[in-house]
Amino acid sequence: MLIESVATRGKVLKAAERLFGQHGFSGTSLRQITKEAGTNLAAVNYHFGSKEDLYREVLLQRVRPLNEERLMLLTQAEQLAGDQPLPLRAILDAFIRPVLGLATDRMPGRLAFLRLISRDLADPQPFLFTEMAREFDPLVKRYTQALAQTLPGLPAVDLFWRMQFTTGALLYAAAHQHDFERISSGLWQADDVEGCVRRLVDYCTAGFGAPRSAA
Amino acid sequence: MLIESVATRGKVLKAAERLFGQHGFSGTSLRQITKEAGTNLAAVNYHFGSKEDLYREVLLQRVRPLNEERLMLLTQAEQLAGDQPLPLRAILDAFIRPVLGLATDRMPGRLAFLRLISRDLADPQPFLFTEMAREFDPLVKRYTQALAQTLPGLPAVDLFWRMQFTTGALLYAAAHQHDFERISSGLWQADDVEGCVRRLVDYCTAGFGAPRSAA
DNA sequence: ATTCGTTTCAATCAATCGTTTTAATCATCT
DNA sequence: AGATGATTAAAACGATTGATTGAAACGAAT
Repeated sequence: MLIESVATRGKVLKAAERLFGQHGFSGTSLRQITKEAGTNLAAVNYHFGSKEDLYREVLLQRVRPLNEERLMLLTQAEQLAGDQPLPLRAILDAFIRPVLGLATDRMPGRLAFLRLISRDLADPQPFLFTEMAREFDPLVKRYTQALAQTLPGLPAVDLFWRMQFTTGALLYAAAHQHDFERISSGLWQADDVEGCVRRLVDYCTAGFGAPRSAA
Repeated sequence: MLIESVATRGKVLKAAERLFGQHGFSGTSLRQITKEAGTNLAAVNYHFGSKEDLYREVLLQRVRPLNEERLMLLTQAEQLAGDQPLPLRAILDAFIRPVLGLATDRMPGRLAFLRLISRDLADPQPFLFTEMAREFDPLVKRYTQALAQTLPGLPAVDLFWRMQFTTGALLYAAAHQHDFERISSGLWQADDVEGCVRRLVDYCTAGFGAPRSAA
């Protein structure tokens, strides 16, 4: 049939995103997921094939549009700059904003996804590793190129490391945004996403522009 | 008896550290651990009580001396500075070096631990959360205080966020050090720990000292 | 040599896991 | 209404999980 029931499939995806994000791949059972989704256990294998396929679907469904947006913002910034080199801050803003911006939407599932993607990078599932690497490859290539043009004096190895540091800071901030509201003793509120983006961009821009100290 | 067999207990700890680091808490079975350790399944419950107790032991055994060293280095730096405020770079070096320095020792178990601690912060086991928080509390307090003295103009909320960014960059770098050797296309070698420390300290020092941009 | 507490081992427990099977239910079209 | 294919539901599969048991093996002291 052309018409396929998108209802239960969506409910399973939503529950899976939340539970995978909270307890990880092996820490979440299909029975938990289908129970929370209000469907039958067999729905997972019917709609997705297997537990691994469900996990893959949950991740890629979010990662693909997210990275597309990050590439699109970089392209926009390049067009805006014309033939001049991009300002460092503009590059990092395009890199960071879409990730943290996920939290602006009030949809709770997206917050679960931030935990999930952070967890999966700290704990890559082997069956998904190559697929995820392929998904992130164009992003890394384009941003590396843009940063190298803006920072022509920076050795390649330092550029490499600073991208890793930025990624780490970004993922950690994204995954723990909500815990921070609780442990910052009232200093910060979770709905201030713009403040979070600005602070991280400030930090990373300075970090990327740091002088290279003597060895 | 005063004499207790430390042999099997140690072998179990070592295998558990490696496997928990690679596959996580729920992704690792006691049978995998005891098989790799070359002992019997019942050894875990005999020596540690339960799977959760084993996990707790693996983590705390490493975290405690690690954080003690980080506090000790901060104290040393303070004594060296006398009554003058600490240089920002000295604070961050003391914060970062012991963590990345774990990789200098060629013991493979320590590399497994870096993955493990990074994973546990991305995926805190509920039964261990309060204990881990208590373990990190004095560290956070002392370093927050030192940083506030060195950066008197920085608002508390910005100081808070920059500590989180630094933590994220540090953990990500520590956990992926060895993958980086493979994906950096020859730019970096895993035994260059000093280069890694220097680069991260450069980056974070500049990040902490960044001007606060307009909102 | 014998006793005693410590440690190891194989065997087994109930519970839960992902997956599959089979039947019932639903929506849609002739 | 009846037929057809898509979807849901209940039940069961074998495998694996953490934990426990009781007996065997060990080392040290008498």
